[in-house]
Amino acid sequence: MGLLNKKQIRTRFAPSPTGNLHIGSARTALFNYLFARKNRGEFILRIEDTDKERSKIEYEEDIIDGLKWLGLNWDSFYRQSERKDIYRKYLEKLLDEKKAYYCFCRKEELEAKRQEQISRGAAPKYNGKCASLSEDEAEERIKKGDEYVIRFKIPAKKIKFNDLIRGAVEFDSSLIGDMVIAKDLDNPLYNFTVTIDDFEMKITHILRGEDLLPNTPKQIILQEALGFTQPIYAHLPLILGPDKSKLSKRHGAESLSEYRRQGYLEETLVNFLSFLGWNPGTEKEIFSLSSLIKEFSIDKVQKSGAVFNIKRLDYLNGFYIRQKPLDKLTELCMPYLIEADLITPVFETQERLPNLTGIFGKEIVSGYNMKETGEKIDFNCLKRIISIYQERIKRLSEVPELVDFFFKENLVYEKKLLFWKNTEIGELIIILEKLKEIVSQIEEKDWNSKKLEDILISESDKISLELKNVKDRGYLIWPFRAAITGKESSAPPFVVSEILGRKKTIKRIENAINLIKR
RNA sequence: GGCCCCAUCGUCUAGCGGCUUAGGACGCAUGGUUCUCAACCAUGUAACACGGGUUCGACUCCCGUUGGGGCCGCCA
Repeated sequence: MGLLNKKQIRTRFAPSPTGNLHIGSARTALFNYLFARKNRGEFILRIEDTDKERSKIEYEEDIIDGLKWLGLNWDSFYRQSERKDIYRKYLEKLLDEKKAYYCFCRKEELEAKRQEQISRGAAPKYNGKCASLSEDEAEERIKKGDEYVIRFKIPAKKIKFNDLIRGAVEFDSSLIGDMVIAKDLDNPLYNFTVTIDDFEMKITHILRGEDLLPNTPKQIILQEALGFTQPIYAHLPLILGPDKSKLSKRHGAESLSEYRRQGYLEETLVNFLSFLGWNPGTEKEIFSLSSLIKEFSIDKVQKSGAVFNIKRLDYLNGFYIRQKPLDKLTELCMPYLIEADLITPVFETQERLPNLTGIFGKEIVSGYNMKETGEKIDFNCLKRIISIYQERIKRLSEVPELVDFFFKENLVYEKKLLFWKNTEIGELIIILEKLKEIVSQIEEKDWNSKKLEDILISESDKISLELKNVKDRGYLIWPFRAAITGKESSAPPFVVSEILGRKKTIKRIENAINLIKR
């Protein structure tokens, strides 16, 4: 069709590295990525680090890590701090053309004036005092060492543009005062650099948060003054906290890396974020990044803000955890078990010949030890543990508290945990002694969950009938599970016991008996 | 306060004038399964902010009211 004569679509994600990658920014990045990929266009990452005081390299790293983690690969990368010559060129042009001027007004005075205007109910606006300064005067004052900024003259007019999401939007520029576009020739400011870069980088579509809507007329006026073409705008609805205000720190976790640390999977975040303000218009709700590229459409984007619903995030994460191949899931859980001091990795240094990269040896994890007991535990065993908890995990960070009993020597729990319903203390002792006897009769070679289940289920019926004259497996199975896990809830005891092994199972039953008798 | 944006179940949303007793998902509740928790299955709960128009007919179009939000930096 018109594919050949159509302009190459190009989007950008332009974060400022003044904080970790915000969850809302991550969604903006995702939408820009999806829109570009859907249209076979390019996706650009541009770090807006013009604010030297607030920009930090670790924030830039966090942003980059986050995007990579989500799988949002960019085609080109820019850093505004490395493009000062370009901005300077345009700044001089505006100054030469008298579209911008030096302003020597004092910051404090301006601030006082602004406050006064706001309290009076007027639009806070610079009065253009320095616009009338002659070139000579300005030069003189600069030479004298007076502090200054560079302001852009805002012509009074109606600014109209068509937002892809919101439709026709109109602003009255006479309400905007002449804006500061640079602190000096080498320190340009946001609205200016954005305008220059979006033009220089041939950005065709600007997808950004709705909070930036009021900046759009300023950038359009700048474009007009510089003779730039106007990109197409699409202002995304905001992500809201439970109180419906813009999502921020006080609502809890706000950065992508925090969610990552808590053990949310990248698939979860991609799927979840894509549905905040967008939906495919069908009843399908599970989407991978690649299926989103196929389905994404900007006209399905919502106008109103979307509340960040953590319950739904948990649900999706549980879903994706259940989908994860066991090997991969187990690997993902290891850092959490290590951090919880349940296991320690055993390193093995692989000796290698010096190579061009200068790496002489590489440490690889060859296995794990249980921290408390010092016993070795192999990856397969860890896999089995994770496998029985796979359908119970909502967040990877909760894995340690779920499985810690596998790694401990002695379990600490309250006596009363062992009692099922109306079991009397004397009965419990009989039950536990019986349990020990039954379990001890199973030989090492027959030790598996199937065998344990068969025997214990049939015995449990007998015991409850004898003791309580009812058929209730809980009288035997509950104390069994409690004794070996030390927890109110857990995976089924038979498979737990199989993994634990005969020796530890019997030991833990004995410990339970001792605890009761004490 | 000024400017701008928005408005369907608690939440994310479908709906683009009649097909709708307003659909799905999360949540919540109940039941099933079950020693427990989870998972799974079934059922239920719950919404078109309000008032005017336009129209034979409005959740859907227009206007207003109300409510919510965003922005008002020599930050981005």
